[in-house]
Amino acid sequence: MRASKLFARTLREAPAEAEVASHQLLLRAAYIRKLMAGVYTWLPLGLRTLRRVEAIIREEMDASGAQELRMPIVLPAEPWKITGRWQTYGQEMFKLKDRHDRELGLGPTQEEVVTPLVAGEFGSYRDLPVNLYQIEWKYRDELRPRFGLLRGREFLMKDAYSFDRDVDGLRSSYRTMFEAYERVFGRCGLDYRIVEADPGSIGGDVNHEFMALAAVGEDLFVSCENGDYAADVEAAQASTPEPAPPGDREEMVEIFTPGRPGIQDVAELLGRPAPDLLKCMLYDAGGRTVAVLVPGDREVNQNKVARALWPAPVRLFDDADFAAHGFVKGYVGPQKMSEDALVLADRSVRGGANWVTGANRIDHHVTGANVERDFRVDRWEDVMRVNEGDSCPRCGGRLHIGRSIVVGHIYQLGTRYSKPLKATFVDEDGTEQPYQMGCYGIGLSRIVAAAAEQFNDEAGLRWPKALAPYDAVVIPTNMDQAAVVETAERLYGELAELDIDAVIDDREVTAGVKFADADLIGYPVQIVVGKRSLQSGTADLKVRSTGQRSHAPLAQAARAAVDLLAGAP
RNA sequence: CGGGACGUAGCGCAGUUUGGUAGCGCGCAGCGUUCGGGACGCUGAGGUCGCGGGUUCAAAUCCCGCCGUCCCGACCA
Repeated sequence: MRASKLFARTLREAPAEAEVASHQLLLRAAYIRKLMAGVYTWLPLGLRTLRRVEAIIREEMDASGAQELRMPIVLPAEPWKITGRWQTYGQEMFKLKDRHDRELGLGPTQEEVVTPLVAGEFGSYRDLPVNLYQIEWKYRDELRPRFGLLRGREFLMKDAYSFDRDVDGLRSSYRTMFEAYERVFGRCGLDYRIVEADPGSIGGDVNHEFMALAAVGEDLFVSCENGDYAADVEAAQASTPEPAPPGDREEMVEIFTPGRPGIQDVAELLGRPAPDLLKCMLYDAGGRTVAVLVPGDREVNQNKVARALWPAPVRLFDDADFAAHGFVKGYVGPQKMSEDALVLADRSVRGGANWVTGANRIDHHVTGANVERDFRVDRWEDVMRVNEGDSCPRCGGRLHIGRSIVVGHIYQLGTRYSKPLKATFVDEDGTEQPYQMGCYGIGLSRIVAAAAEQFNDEAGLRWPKALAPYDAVVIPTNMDQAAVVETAERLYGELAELDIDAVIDDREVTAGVKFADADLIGYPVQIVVGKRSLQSGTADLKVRSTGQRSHAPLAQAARAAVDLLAGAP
C-alpha cells in the first residue's frame, strides 16, 4: 500500500469528544470516524485491524469444531415475546415497524433465531452436539454509549450457540469454548483475566467473563490476593461472618431522629458506626413487596436480589410504591412486615445484633432491634456488593477490586430458551427433550478498543503484531533523491515477496511527519531509508512496541525486518 | 431519564460578560526555499457562528424553544 493513496488522514489533535486513550488514538490515527453517538465508520486501517481479530477468532472457532453461518439482523418480535426478552431487553433493543405495522427488532444477540432454526433441522439426538457461530454486527440502544468503541450502539460480535442432548454434553461444549477463548485472547496479545460472572439479561447458570485489564474499564471485578478466586463484582461473593453470639440483647427503643433519613445522618446523630445500622431497602418483585436487609455500610447488589427472586422482575420501590404501601422513605425498618411481604436478609446480617434501623414512622428510628424477637427473616441469601478488602470465599484472603473491559462472555444457558421456544429433539428413548444450550460471545470491535487501551504511549498506538493493520512501513526520508526513492521501492518490493504486508510512505512530506504518523498508526516495524543511510549502505530499523533500533545492510534489510517482526510481541 | 458542560472553517480553539464588517493555530490549494523526528516564506480557498422563533436600527453575542455532542449519575433510604 502506498501512503500517498491510503484513505487515512491523521489528526494532530484529538477531537474534543474523545476522552479515553483508545478513542483519541483510533480517531487521530484514522482508524475510525464517528457517524453519531456510539456508531462509527471503520476506515481502511481500522477495518484491517478488525479483520485480523476476525481471522483469529474464525480460525479458533473453526478449529474447535464450530460451524459458521449468518443470521439476519432484522428480527421479528414474536419469538422475543415468547422468551420474555422483548420486555426484559426493553429500551435497550432497537425496535422498529415495517409498512404493515409489524413489530421488528435489530438483533442484540440471536438466541431467538438460532434455537428454532436448529430445532427445525437437527431434531434427533444423533445430530448432536452442534455448535453454530456467526460474526455479525449487533445493535443495542445503550443507556449511554461512551468511550468510542468501548460501548457502542453498533458493534461487531462473534456469537456462538451450542446444542447438546444433556448437561454433560453442555459442560463439554462449554469447556471446548472456554479453551478456544483462551487461545483467541492469547493470540490477540491481550492482558486478560477469566472471572465468574453474572448472567445478566441473557440468563442461565454457570458463566465466565474474559476481561481485558484497563484502567478505564467499566466493569469491576474482584480477585483474591492468593489467586484462587476471581469474579465479576456483580456476581462476586465474600465469606460470611460468624453468627453473632447469643448474649446481651438490648431492648428495642424508638428514638427521635428528625430530618435524618440517611444512614450517614443517623450514624452521625447517634455517634455510632454505619455497620451498627441495618439498611432496609424495599423492592417490588412482580407485585410482591420485598424488604432487603444489609448492614448500613453495605450496598445491595440488585443483580443478586433479582437472581434470588427469579423469574419475578425486580425493581426498586419508587415514590408511588412508598405511598401505596404506607412506608416512609428514609425511615424503613423490617419490624412488623406484613405476612405477604418477603424479608430477604444478607447472610452477613447474622453477624450483627442490636441494630439501629428505621421505625417506619417519619423522623423516627429504633435501636436494639434483633432478628426473630423484633423482626422476622424469611430467607437468608447473598445479596451484598463485595467491597475492597473483603474476605475471599475460598481461602479468606484479601479481595481486591480491579477495572476491566469485558471482551468475551460464555454462558451455560441450559433450557432457558429451548423450553419456552419448544425447541426439542427426539432422544434415544423416543421422548422429546429440550436442547441443553450454551452461548458464547466475543466483542471484536471492543477487542480493538481494549488493545488500543492496553498498547499505546505518548506517540500513538503500539499494537501487538497480531493486530496491527500492516506489518511494516518503509520510510524514504528524502523524496527529492532518486536513489533514496529507488532503494525504498526496491525494499518495499522485497518485503512483498517475503510475505510482509507493508506500506511505503511515498508522500511528499518531511521525514518528521512520516515518523510521527508511523508511530501514531503503530506499524510494528519501521524501515528507514535516506540520504544518510545510503552513504553507509544500510537501512535503519525500529520496532514500534519496544522502541528498539537497529541497522542492516541494504541488501539484507528486508530479511532483517522479517526477523524483527518475528521477534516482536 | 436527572445533573453539568459544550456546539463558531476538516481538526483544536478565541470572540459571547459589555450587541456594531467573523478571527487565530493546524490542515487544505498554488509558487518558492527546505528535506532523518510533526520545516519556512509569500499567495489563496474555505463559515447560513447547531436549528427555529423572538427582542433590536443592528444578534455568534440578549431571550424562548428544539436538536446534537461529551462528562457524571441513574438502587443505597
